[in-house]
Amino acid sequence: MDVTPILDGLNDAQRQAVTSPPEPALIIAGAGSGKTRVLVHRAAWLIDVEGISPQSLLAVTFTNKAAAEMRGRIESLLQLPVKHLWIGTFHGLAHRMLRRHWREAGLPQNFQIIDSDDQLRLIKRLLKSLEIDDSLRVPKEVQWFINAQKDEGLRPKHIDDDGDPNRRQLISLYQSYEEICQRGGLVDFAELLLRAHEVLRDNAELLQHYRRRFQHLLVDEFQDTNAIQYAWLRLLAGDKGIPFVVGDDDQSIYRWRGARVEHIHRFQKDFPGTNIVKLEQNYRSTETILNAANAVIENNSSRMGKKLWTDGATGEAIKVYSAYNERDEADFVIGRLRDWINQGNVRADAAILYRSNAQSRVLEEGLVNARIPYRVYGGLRFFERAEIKDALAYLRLTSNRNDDSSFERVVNKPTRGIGARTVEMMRAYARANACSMWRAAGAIASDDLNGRAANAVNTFMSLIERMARETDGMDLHNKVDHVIHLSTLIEFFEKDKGEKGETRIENLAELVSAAKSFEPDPAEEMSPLDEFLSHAALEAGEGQADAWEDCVQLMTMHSAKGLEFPLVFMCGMEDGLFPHQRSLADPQGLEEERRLCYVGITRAMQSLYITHAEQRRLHGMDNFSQASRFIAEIPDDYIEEIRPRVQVARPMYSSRPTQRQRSATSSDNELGIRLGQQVRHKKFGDGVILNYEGQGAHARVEVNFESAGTKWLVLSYANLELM
DNA sequence: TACTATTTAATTTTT
DNA sequence: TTAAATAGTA
Repeated sequence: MDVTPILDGLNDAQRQAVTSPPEPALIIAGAGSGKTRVLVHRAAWLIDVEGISPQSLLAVTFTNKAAAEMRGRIESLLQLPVKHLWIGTFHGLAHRMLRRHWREAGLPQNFQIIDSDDQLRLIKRLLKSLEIDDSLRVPKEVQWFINAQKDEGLRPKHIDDDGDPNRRQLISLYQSYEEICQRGGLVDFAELLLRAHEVLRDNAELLQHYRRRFQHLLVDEFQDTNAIQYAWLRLLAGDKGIPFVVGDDDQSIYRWRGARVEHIHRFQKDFPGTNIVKLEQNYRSTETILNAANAVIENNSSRMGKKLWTDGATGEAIKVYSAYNERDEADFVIGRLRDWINQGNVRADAAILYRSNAQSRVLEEGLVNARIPYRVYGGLRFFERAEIKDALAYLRLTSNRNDDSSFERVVNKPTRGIGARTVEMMRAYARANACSMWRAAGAIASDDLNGRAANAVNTFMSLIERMARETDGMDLHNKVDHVIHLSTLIEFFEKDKGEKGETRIENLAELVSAAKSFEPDPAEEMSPLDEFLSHAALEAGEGQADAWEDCVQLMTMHSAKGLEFPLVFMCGMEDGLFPHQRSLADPQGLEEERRLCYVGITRAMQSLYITHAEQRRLHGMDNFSQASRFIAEIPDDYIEEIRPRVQVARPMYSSRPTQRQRSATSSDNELGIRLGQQVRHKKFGDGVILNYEGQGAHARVEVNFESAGTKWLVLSYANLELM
């Protein structure tokens, strides 16, 4: 066997990983170290060299994009389509299993997947029906609680209320939520994983079957697995399965949604004799950038330990710019972008990264003024748009009348005289009789409702029946088209004034063409419609349409993970923003922020700009802030400070000390007075320093006191206590 | 039922 | 500041 094509061009560590013996393996793959490459080549190695059948491989990723990329790359490496190779996201694979074994899983054959938006609506309705006051925040808390429990693999009966009545209520809500979902044949994202785990755990034969089938389990982004995903993997692996997991503990940034880096350590215990390979050679960034990243991440404890290095050039210094405020920051970024573009570079090679989405606004304004095309990542995706979800809800009802989530969504959309009162009656009936809204609607219409309301309900029900009848046997796209027309959603949106309604109608047309180009998998045991609906939920589609245009990329540091750009700006690098205020409280939170910073830095290939503003308007208030502590963690050698602007008259002391000031002790900054510094005054109480002027004995500070308002005080008399 | 005023809160996001 | 959700009004 000629193994050249598989091993060619791999470095020693990569080769060691790819050719590792058929034993559990843990690959610690630093940013830009060829992680996907190793995974792809490992699969090819197993198939081509070890002679493993593609059927015996299971490859798991977190995103559809990663799954598609992996499949494509394996196929091009092996030069043949690998049909029976299971590659997919955790959710996609769990879904596949549940479709095949819906009976064992206790689900109706035509169960539907609900996304987080559907889930939240369902919970809101549940709270309303139980007359629990929802002060807006409660539904989200309930949703968070339910998902967190499911992520941990827990059912209501497994959870202890610790004698806490609040917790007891959450558990009982979880229970009720479960009942509603079960009744309607609805499965949320976390439920997919939980059920897939349970169906294997509780069915010895099934488990046997899959264990025998999947000898090798390849896992991408292993540091992002949550408890239930890890449990599923372990169950599937059993004693004989061979997991090959790739991850980077330093890039774990999703703890808040259940991911546990600890699984990396746990893996070595659960699979004794694990082969560990570290990929530390980086093919992306300059040495300077890597050194900076290494220096920052070194401040974290409990790491596996890893140091990125490169064969490549040292590269230019990291530029740090202290802006006066967020507009100045945007101006600076845009100025540099202009230079970059004028030098003949491609706009799409430049990315502006920030911690939170709200920061994009000022940057966007600047870009619009400068006429620089840009694209903002994130936001609503195609299948998440309201009009699309409305159309899908009609489709879902034709497939499954008991889908309460869809029922409530469209029962009065377009308006057909089924108001809140009528719906409320249905809810009450449904709850009392433990039945679906559909059944409740039928019962109420014939008994309790007055003529007009009953008529409206009957019209709606026969509309759905008519949709189901008339589209029976139609091609998927004709079905979608027909249902949209019968729903009169188009007429409904035509009434929307302006461009909004137009876009909605265009999107509905787009939905039909999405259905047209959708290719159902004949191997799946479900109707093309159900498959299309599942696809819509599992793969919400692209965020923005004009992705192909050459434009500057704007995104959060989170969404930048996995991407790389020759030119990167990290904006808003201020304490409180990044690391975020809400992460500062616990050390774990701070460490995760630091990992996020590490992710940000390692996105840059050639040039990295770090900017922060001394003053930033947040929530309509001007705030003073200090440079992010992460900037100080980068050794000065790698930094070039940029301060081109004329000295601003006041503030005389910037929040970010210059290089020289930083190396000296803070005592030469008088008492350590900084803008934004919290102080306490005997009489006026707590406050924040807004301004400062003068030297020595004449020095005065302007302090904004919480209760006493803003005052100028002479430092030498005020006796301020630093907080 | 639809529109308008008021209130409230404010990371990160994929499936 | 501003976006979203609710409460109040026509």
